[in-house]
Formats: sequence, structure tokens, C-alpha cells
Amino acid sequence: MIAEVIVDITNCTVDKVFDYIALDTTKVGQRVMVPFGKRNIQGFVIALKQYSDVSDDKLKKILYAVDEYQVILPEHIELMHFMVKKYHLRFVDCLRLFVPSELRSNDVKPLIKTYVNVSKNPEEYSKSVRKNAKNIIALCDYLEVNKRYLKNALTKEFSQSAVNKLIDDGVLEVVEIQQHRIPDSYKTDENKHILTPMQKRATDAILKKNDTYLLFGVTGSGKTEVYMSVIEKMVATGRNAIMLVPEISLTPQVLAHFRARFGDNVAILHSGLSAGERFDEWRRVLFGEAKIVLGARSAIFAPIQNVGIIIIDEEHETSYISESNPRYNTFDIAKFRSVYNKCSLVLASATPDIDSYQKAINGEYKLLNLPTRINDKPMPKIQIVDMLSEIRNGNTGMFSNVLLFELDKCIKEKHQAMFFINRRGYSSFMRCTNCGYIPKCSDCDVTLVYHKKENKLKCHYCGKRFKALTICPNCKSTTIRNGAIGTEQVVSKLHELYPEVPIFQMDNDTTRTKNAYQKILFQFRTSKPAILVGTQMIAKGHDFSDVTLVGIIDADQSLYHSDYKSTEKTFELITQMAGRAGRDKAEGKVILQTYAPKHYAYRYIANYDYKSFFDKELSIRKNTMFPPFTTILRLLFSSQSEEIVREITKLCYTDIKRLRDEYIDDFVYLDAMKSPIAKIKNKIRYQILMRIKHKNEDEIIQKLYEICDRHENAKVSMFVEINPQNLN
DNA sequence: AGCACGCCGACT
DNA sequence: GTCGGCGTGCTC
Repeated sequence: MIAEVIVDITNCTVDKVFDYIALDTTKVGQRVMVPFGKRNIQGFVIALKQYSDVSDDKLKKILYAVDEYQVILPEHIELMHFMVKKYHLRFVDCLRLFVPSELRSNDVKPLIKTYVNVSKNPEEYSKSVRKNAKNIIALCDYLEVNKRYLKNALTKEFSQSAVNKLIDDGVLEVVEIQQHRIPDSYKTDENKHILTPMQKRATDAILKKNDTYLLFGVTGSGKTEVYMSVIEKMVATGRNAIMLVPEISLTPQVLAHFRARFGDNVAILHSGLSAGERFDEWRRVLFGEAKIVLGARSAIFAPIQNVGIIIIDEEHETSYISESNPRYNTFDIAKFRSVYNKCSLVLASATPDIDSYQKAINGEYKLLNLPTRINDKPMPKIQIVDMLSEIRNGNTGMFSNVLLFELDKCIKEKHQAMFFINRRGYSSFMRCTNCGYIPKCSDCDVTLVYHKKENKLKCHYCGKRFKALTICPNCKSTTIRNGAIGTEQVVSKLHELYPEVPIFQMDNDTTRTKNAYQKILFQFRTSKPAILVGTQMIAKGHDFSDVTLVGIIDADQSLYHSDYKSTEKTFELITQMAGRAGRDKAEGKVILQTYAPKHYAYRYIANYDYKSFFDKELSIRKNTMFPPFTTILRLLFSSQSEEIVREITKLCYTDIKRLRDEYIDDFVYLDAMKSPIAKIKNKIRYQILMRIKHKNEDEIIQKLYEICDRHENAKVSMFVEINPQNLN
């Protein structure tokens, strides 16, 4: 037999199938050691066949199997082929995603615990030893016949020599048991879980028919209970489950919640585990010991068979799209696996991605609604404050009078407040502080980004440049400002106002160290009154029962980010943020400060009207031909040598222009330019941007890949991004 | 990735 | 004369 092997080397020139003579025991999915050139290297067997096209004198024999079991499932070999084709990836990079890195480095050993069985009666034995052997007598006294003890515990208590003596004399019998490390302890949950009629309807629908569902449930509508009961029912019928949540949501509370409900049946895969823990969890999944996988993005690759349900919580989160190394979109993978396993796929969110919701409207997904909060609490009232009129009335500070009033009330009543600052990235937009005018690109309907170094405004979508504003074209005022206020400023201002009240700051700067995030949250949770000031990371998922005020200091900062999705993201963030208020008995209130109170997004946000927002946003996307009506493609080139990147970019651009002429009806936009961040790590970056219609999308993307292959150059790295989340 | 082959400069 | 620089090519 001949084995097709992918060698474990990340290099495009060796990323192909190599044929080897198989051993009798060689199986598909096995890891094997093979001679490769002058050295021996690990590889993955991806197929077996009768004959090879390679001449006999070249063919070498597999040396040995690395593990006694197959590390890659047949499903994953198909998945690998799917990913290689769809994303133009290397075989090895896919395979590496499927297997924990610990397995490749080979430095994690299974955890072995040593036990001792009591095989002879210790009481009788103790009579035969000298009376002054205190430890031995005490130990014999403690032991009971036919019981098993952890050896370490006994040596600690009764000395090593006593335990060894009993082993030597055959009273104790050593047994070594290989164990899996289970990351955290848990208490089982004996509660009955009663579904509301709405939850029951959603659960029943998902279980009834295999399909892709979009579960649209407002914050606090009890989506988690729907997931849990679907999983429970699925596991009861003998099928397994995958549940994905954003990395940020994998808090100890969430994990404990799942453990309590499902015990050892859940395997948890996330970055916080130690190498050994992750490896053991992975093996528990592979060997079928765990029926449920709970994890972040990469858990979609878990080696679980017979999948009965895949759930993706907070489906709008951009973290589901991998933007580096092996670039992939979790939904594509989830879809593939659900088709392969003939099971349902559930996407869930309180603020679905525009694209997902449109698919639900189109019937591509089945829409399930959970329109009310579980305890029938109303959503907190959102009050929009016009900061321009505040300025006109003489309040030039960062807090409006209403916010100050509400904050005072909140503090006096010993409740908690959360202040949200949106500070995305370092680039900023310009704004007229008099009339609120913000310059936009004439071609793209996105906000222009101010580049300080060149003193220019640039569009990150088409590359067009504009003069920096000095006079507002709208009101002729010269009160132009750029830049954004940060968390630090807000915190110091609040300190001035309330020196007695604990104020916590949470952003990228304060959560850099491990566990800092959990620590801040814990401190906030246990202080009353208290104020938590933070960026997006405070907006999601937290359940603080005593937060009665949410202040959104400057919502516009994300609204005018230079991205066609910025309005959608703003809607999403503010809705999530508002959902933090009034989760328990006390009523919540949200103050939203803006310089653009008339912006359509805010109108819909204030009424929690996702549906109307969606309609409006969709019509804008349609007019401007942005996703979901088109697909944005970016070909990114980078190299040490500017000369070579420019050359390669030019060659590809020529080919792509030819491709555009061939598909003239499909191309909405095409241009080549320097990347907005022209240099990263001393590599010069160029890009070719396209927007294409969906009709021949797959075909065009494949042809783009061919163009890339044709101009492959060792000195230039290039890759194609499909709907990139950022265009830096 | 690694290793060999191969073709040009400064050294015992 | 040769030792060694790293550019190019190959690995079933």
C-alpha cells in the first residue's frame, strides 16, 4: 500500500502530498515518522492507495507510527481539503489546527497517578512488626482491606519508608492509572430546568428539523437555557455537541455553569488552559469520553464525532473570523461540519450580523425569536443627549448635565454605574465641534481617517486622499477637532467629582497582565457604590445585578470609524452595553451622549428596534454596493523590498484587470494601492482591493488564487482576504 | 524547513 | 591554491 503523507513543515514549497510505502498497520489520520531528504520528519497520513505515480527508486518507506491512535478524523481530512480550496491554505496549516500543539512538540506526557491497593489484611500484618514501628502501625490502622488509596497521600501522612515496606511485604499493591486532567472543580446542579413557552418553542424547533437557525433573542432573554436544553436532549439521544462562545465570554462563571449541568461530559477548550490540560481535554474528546465541547473559535475543530448540534453564541462577534495565519471563517467550518454530520447549526445573538439576519430573511437560515426578557423586565430606557446643545448651553465638559444628575442619584442610592468609552484603534476622524460635521469619502460613504503624519484625510476603502479640514465646509466654523477622549481622562474626571467612590478602569492598558480582567470585575462586583469605566470589553455578557446607570460618553467614536460596518458595530455595542443596566430589581437607565443625535442608528437604538435598523442599514448597503450585496476582497502583498512588492503587485494587478474584463458585470470596484499602514515590521505593504457581486464569486476567488500562484515569489508574502474585518 | 550544490572573494 | 559566503533547488 501507498500512503499519502503531508510533512509537518510550514513552507509552501513542501506543502504537497508525498507518497510513501505504507506499513501494514498504517491508517489514514495517523501521525507517522518518514525519511525526508537527509532527515526524518513527522507527517500526517491523509490517504491510502494501491499505486503511486512516483517512480519506485524514489519511494521511501514510512519508518513508524508516532501515536498508537489516529489523531485526525476522516471528517477532518475532508474538512482540510475544503479549507485548502476555499481559503487557499496550506495542508499543514489546516492539520495543525486540528491537533493541539502539545501533541506536535511531544513534550506533554499523560498524567499518571500511582495508587496502592490493599491486598492483604493490614491488621494482621501490623501484629508481625516491631512495636516501635509507629508509622507502619499507624498506617496499617488507617488502611482497610480491598480499598484503593492515592500513594502520594499515604507517603505524605505516614512516611515514604512505611509505605514502601508495606509494598515490599505485599500488603500494598501498586497500580498506575493514566488520568485526564480536568481543569476545574464543579458542583453538580440538581435544579430542574423549566423552559418558558418561548424557550420551549425555540428548543423544539431546533430539535425537530436539521437546519441552520438564527436565534434572535434580546439580552437577558434566556438564550443560554435554550442551548443547554438542546444539548441535553441531543446528548440523551446519543449524539454529541459543539458550543462556541467568544473567548471573552469564557469566564469562570460560564464554565462552572456548564460543568454544573453536564459534569465530565463537557470538555472545555480555550487559551486559558495549561498545555497539559488542553491536551487532556482534547484527548477526552477524541476518545469519546466527553460528549460536549465548549470553547472559543478554534473549538470548532474539536475531534468530536457524531455531532448532533453546533451552537455559536454571540454570532455577530468578529472574533469568529480568523484574520491571521490560517485565515478562516468559523461559520464556513461550522456549516461544513453540520452538513457532514447531518445536524442543526444554531447562530445566536441579540444583535445579529446584518449578513446573518439577511440570510434569515431570505430563508437561508430559519429565524427563531426570543423577543422578551426572561423575567419580563423592560429593557432599560435609553436617553439620547445632544452634546452640541450642551456646548451651546455652556457645558463644555465631557459629561452632560443629565448624566451628572443620574450619576449623583445612582451613587447616593449606593448602586453601580458603568461608563463606556469607545476607543477603537489609534486613527481618528475629524469633527467640527460647532455643527458636528464629519468628512466622508465622496466615493465610499465611509468616514475619512485623519493621518497625522501626512496631515491628510484618507479613505481606507478606496485609498482616496483629501485635504485635512481647517474650515468646516458646512458651517464655515474653524472649530475643528480630531482625536478622541480616552478612559484615563474619564477616570480622572470622575475621581475629581467623587473622590470617595471606587472607580475602576478597564481597557487594553489595565488588563494586560493575566487575571487582571477577572480581578477588576471582581472588585467592581463587590463594591457599592462604584463606577466601572471601560472600552468595549465591559460591554459584553457581564451580569452585574446592581448596575442602574450606563453612561455612553461618546458613542460617535465608533459610529464614524472608517468602516462600512461601523454603524452596525455601534448599534451592536450600544445595545449590548445598554443590556448591562437594570438586570435585577432596580430599574436601569442608559444615557447616550452624542454629537449626532439625529443619526438614524441612535433613533433605532433608543427603541431597541433592530428590525428597522436592519432595514435602513440594508438599503444603504444596497445603494453603496457593500456587503451583504457584494464581497470585499483584498490581496495583500508584503516584502522587505519595496521594489519587489511593487513589481509583484503590478503583475497581479494587470492579471486582475484582465479578470475584471472577463467578469465585467461582477466587479463593482477594483484598485491597487499602498496599504493604509504602509509598513509593518519593516515590511512594505501593498494591496489590491475589490468588491465583487456574489453570482460568480467562488469562480472569481479561485481565479484570484491562481493569479497568486502564478506570481509566487519567495521574497513576497501574499494572501487573499475575503471580507476583511479591518483594512490596515 | 534544512540541507546540498554551486559559483565568486580574502586568507593560510 | 582553498575555505567559506549565501543564492537556488529539492525533498516521495
